[in-house]
Amino acid sequence: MDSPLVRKLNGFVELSRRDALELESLCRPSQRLPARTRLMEEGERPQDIFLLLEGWACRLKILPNGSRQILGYLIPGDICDIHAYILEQMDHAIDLLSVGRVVRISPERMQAVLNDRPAVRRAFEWSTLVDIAVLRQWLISASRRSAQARMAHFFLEMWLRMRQVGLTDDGQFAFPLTQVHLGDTLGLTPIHVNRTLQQMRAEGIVSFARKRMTILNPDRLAELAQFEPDYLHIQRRG
Amino acid sequence: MDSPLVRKLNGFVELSRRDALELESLCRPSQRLPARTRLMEEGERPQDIFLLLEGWACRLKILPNGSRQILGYLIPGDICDIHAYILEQMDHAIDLLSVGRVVRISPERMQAVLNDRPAVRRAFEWSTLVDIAVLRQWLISASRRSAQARMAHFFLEMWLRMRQVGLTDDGQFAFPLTQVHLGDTLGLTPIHVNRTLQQMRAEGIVSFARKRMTILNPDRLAELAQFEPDYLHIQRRG
DNA sequence: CGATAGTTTGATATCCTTCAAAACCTGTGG
DNA sequence: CCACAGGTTTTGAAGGATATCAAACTATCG
Repeated sequence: MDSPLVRKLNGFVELSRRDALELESLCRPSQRLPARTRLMEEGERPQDIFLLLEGWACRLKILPNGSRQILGYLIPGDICDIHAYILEQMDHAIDLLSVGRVVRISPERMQAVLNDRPAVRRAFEWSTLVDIAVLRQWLISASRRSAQARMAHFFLEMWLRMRQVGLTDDGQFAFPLTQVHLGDTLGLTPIHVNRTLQQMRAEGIVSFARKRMTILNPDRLAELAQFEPDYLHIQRRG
Repeated sequence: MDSPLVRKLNGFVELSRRDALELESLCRPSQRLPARTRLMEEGERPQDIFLLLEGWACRLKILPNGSRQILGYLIPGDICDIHAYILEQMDHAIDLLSVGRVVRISPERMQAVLNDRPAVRRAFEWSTLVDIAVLRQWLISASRRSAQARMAHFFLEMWLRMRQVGLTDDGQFAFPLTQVHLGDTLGLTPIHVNRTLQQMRAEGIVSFARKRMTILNPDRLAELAQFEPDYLHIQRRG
């Protein structure tokens, strides 16, 4: 039974048994944390590297005018900036959305693993590039796509990412966001989120309730979103 | 006379004479290219690492519906993804906007320098983090800021970045964009760009003509943009 | 079982887009 | 040096997507 970290990185680069073992050892000792835990404070100096093993977290920033922007989500297997400790301060916060399990890894420990295991280093570099590609897609969404398309794009992204780490059951997966969160990630008011969601439900494209998302019509969703899955750079192997 | 690369990285990390020399050597042999040269094609496998020494370039993507999104700008001293060669294909293109001067660096050569010079490695990692922070700010702009604020934020960003590499003359600097480019970077129609610019000109905040930008009232601009310059992580040194 | 967070509805306002066309540059060839 | 072509900027009018404001309704959790 692989950890989500191994699953994720293995989706990028072929890992040996040794690589996988080394990665598993990075996942201990883990710590269980309640929902809404702030993992990282804006302005704080990042010390350790956080690795998320269970639950969802989000990067978020409160703007001077009081509005909130969510800048990305972390799901199991995701790491909160492998190089963050280089900078003197975080320019955004990171919050757990649901109960979660987390490991803290010291930069030295991480460095040792990267030096020992070239494939692991490669996989992490790959993963960083994908994070950036995701951010670019979010920018495109915010700047060029309609509310429906944005939302569709986001749902598909999270579906594929959850699938990569083995956390989907067909079209279904845990999705611990409120409509307010959705608004803050897509740059829409919760009111408009609600109306857009209703349309999608009415057309039988997705259903989303009680913190679970079900993708009912992936093709229609991809069409709405103009979705080009290549940006996630997930390798289909075997 | 330092190259823009040394200037930029020196704004992040204190570099030794040896570090600087090594970086200067990366800047040769350079190649002069005409405006509108495509430096990198979408879908292409990235081979060498591009370093821009003169002129501006932009990352751009054409969406399935035909609209164009500019995803970022490269100015002298900027590098086009130090790790891009890891992926099999670019998910966006890179175009020169003006005449430019460019160096191509092989991944092996770059690797050698990074291994030899820890401070240089650190500076490049820092630089990558700043690129990501810039992208996050673009996302915030597109998703939460008004047309005026977006534009103001962008102008300030480019001003500070140009200043970091010594290419400003007070509030003035080269700015080789058309209003159409501005629209494609800010997610606005050129018509609205034009009207927003007129307001700013009328209020005496900026003036922009003949490929030169002049920041007339930086304080007002920062206020409009809700600008927090820390995200650029430029160190003010003695 | 009550309090609080989250969802839904309705009415109105606004920012930005779209469409259409004129005016203005900038550079190129005759 | 002028004329012309293409790209760029500017203007006007009208429409649409999303925001704002206000309030009811409904889950969820201690």
